[in-house]
Amino acid sequence: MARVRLNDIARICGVDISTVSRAIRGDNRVKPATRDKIQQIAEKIGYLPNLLARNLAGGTTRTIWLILPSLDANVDHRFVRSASHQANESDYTLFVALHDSDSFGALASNTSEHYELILERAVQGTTDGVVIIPRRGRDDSKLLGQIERMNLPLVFLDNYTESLQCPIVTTENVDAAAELARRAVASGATGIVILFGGLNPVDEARRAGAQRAVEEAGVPFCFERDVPRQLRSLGPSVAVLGSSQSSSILPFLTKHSAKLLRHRLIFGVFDDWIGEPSPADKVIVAVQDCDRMAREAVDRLIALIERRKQRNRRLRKIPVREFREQTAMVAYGRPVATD
Amino acid sequence: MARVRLNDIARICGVDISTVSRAIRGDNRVKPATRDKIQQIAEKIGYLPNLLARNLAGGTTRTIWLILPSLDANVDHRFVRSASHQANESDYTLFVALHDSDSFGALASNTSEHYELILERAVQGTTDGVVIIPRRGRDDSKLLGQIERMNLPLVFLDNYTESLQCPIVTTENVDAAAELARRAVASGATGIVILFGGLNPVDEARRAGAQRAVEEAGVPFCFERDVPRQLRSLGPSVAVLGSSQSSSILPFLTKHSAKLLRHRLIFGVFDDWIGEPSPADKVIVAVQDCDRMAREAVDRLIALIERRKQRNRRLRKIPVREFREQTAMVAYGRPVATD
DNA sequence: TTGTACGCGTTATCAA
DNA sequence: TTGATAACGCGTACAA
Repeated sequence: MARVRLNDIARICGVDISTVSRAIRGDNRVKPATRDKIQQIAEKIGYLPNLLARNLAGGTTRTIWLILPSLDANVDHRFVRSASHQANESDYTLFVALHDSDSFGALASNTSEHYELILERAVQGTTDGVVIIPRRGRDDSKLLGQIERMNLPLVFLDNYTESLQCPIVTTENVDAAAELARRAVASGATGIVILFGGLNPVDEARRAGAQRAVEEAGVPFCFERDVPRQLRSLGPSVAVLGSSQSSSILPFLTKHSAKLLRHRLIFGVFDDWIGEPSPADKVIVAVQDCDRMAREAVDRLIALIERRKQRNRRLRKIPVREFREQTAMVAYGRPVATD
Repeated sequence: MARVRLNDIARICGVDISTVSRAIRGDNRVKPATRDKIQQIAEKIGYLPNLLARNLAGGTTRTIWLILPSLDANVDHRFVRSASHQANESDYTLFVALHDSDSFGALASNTSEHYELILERAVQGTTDGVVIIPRRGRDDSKLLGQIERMNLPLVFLDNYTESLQCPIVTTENVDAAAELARRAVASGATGIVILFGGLNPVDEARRAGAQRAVEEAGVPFCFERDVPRQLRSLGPSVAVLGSSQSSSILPFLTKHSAKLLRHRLIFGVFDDWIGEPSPADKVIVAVQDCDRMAREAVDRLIALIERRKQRNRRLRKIPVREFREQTAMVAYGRPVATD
């Protein structure tokens, strides 16, 4: 009733265990007749290899981990899907681990320091390499530095930390945010509120891009902290540019709703917008090319694992996939500021 | 630059590798002085145990898997959270694997037969046991039977397959559905549409419970297939009882909206209702006790793994945690059928 | 084409 | 309290 091992098959077939090992894995250095017989027997008595033993002996798990904060957003699903697909292409299996303390993990635990647990486990021989989407707004260099020191191949996806030397795959954020700003102006914005900036390198790049474009267009703008004082100077039609609907636009909206609703509004965000543009007339969305990003990240990781030479630069920027514009279906009869 | 092994520490400390092994794990059969010294060195040179080797030698991974279709619904998150917590209580780590082909997996793959892959991997020595929430409406007995034959401890959670002998933790569905029906009648329903039934044991239990309660109340009712003919006989106020908002109520609604909207509506569902009751006046929700279910399932699994005697019955039914009733905030001026 | 023998990193069983 | 040695199940040079 115990599990079937190579040994059992070897005894039944009257061959050596190493022959069985080869036959099972389809190694061609074994006579077709013996191979067939062995495979048949193996199938019949329900042999399944012990992955632990196989990986320990082979020194590789053919497994990579994708570690990300959560699966809340649609982009997360896209990252996961494409990464997993790409891993399979190279005959690797992708595991997903979530590290958001508000959420739970594939390696779940209710301690607040869940992230450490996952990373620790990752370097304990359970995986060959790691693709990480780091936490926004927190500096993980210490933790991740340890991974690097343990020689566990590591690639950043989307967001990243400056101090490490591992490859980074991210969006061409400067250009994307600039285009977002330009489109807002083209849609009639008389002033811009830039919510980007400060959180992390990605957010900072977006701020730079948006600011440059706005300055070039000669349109008045301000950052969030200046809104109470400078909102009036932005004119009747205000575009609000932020990284995401849920984490930047909506909080901003609830905080400043009283003043904002006297203006015509345009929102500019990354990734996606759920539901109607309301209270804006229009939403402009910069859709990141998650599929391509994930594929590239996985490819780089596997190259690292297999010690293939990487001819590309460390920082790889993928252009945004497309810009979507959505106009309100329902016209809301709101007064427009005329000051 | 290679990874530190027990061997390295042994050489440095001038003791045997087995002593190091004991010291690292806090075994008390080692002199405190030696233990401290060893642990100090280990810490210093960054030793981390190789989990593969440890598990192979120990014959256990202290790991269990929770395999479920997806994380779409809120209940899924609750299951995961509580299961993970309970696993940690017993010093196990919980891994989550998703097997819905429309979704992706923790063990991700884009083949349609993802589920097999996950289950296959599970029996390959990577985990000590499995809690499974099976797919609705599909018979997995063949696949899962194989798991049972491989002697991998297995517990069903929520939904289940009759043919296997493993423990099942589910909701007291008969009673819950009956109470749902009773509350619908108490809320003024003159007739009931029962959407439960046919999909799986859970759904079937709910059908039985709802039907019994409705018959006892002497209120006319019908199943989905009879709606076109019998809707009129249900009177002006119709309660629609189904397992979930997204997978039973909404499809039903879109299919029969023309006729339905001439009635006053009440919805009865399990788990949760998102948004307004509209187009119903009222929604009654039977909230399953996911936390308790998950905890109990994990406990049973661990007992199975550790071969503790199970004194409980095979089928464990947890009562619903609570019933919520939500009335429409906005009164929709819809005509009510009077025939 | 097949078998021998060793290694993977750790735990566990004996003796000492 | 320690150390030698055998597992754990499999992969793989090397030899035959």
